[in-house]
Amino acid sequence: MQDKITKLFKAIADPTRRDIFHALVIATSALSITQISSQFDISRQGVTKHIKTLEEAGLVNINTNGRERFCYANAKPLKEVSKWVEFYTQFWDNSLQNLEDFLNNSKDA
Amino acid sequence: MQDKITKLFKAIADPTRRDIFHALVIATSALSITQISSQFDISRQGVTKHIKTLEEAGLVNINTNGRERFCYANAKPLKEVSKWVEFYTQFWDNSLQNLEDFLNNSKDA
DNA sequence: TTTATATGCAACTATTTGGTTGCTTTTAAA
DNA sequence: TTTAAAAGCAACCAAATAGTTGCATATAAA
Repeated sequence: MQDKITKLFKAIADPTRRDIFHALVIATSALSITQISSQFDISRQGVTKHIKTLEEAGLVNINTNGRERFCYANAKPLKEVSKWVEFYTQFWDNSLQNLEDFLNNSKDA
Repeated sequence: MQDKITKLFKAIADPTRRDIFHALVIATSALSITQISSQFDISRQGVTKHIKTLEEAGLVNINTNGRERFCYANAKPLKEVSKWVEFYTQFWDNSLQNLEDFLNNSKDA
């Protein structure tokens, strides 16, 4: 399909998926698919699909117990996102902003 | 369409767009659409579309000069991504991992 | 002023995405 | 052992996405 980091970025790009992930993170125990579904307006199958995407991104792990599948969040892969962003933090306030200023000034001149 | 943060996440979810953004960040000057296109295998129109997405996410600003549109990166909006990730860093090594261990242990018992 | 360059706009296409419903299978509970 | 619950699988659908091509327009250069 696509590389790991893109899977990860795509997983967190969907707002519903971010909400599901968040619900799992703050949950005091692992939640079954049905339990997760009860918290959202979409169907159980819809949740299943999102869970699969999150699982493939490494953000959710599943522990099967009988007929139930207990899902719990794993935030570790977000380190990759953090690392990606970190590279660009050095550009938050410096040269590129200066370039912007430079161009704006040359317009006025 | 969708909320600001989702636009931002979606903007960086596409690998080509991340590449374009990166190229703009490390460029020593603003680049025209044509200049950007020359660095990528997709058509100029394809680049234009990506630039528009990046612009709407606030990651690219454009300075029009005559018939040319000079694009430059603005990394600042990534602060929002950083903030989003930061909340979950507290879960990188603690309780959720413990839950995983707990469940694995109860399987063995 | 003619010509060439930079870009925009619009239509089209294939694939992916986010969602649905229906049915089956597995497992637990009456 | 019958019944109910949890989930998977598959097909389907509409909308969004990532890309294309063709043509028009604006601007700079000969």
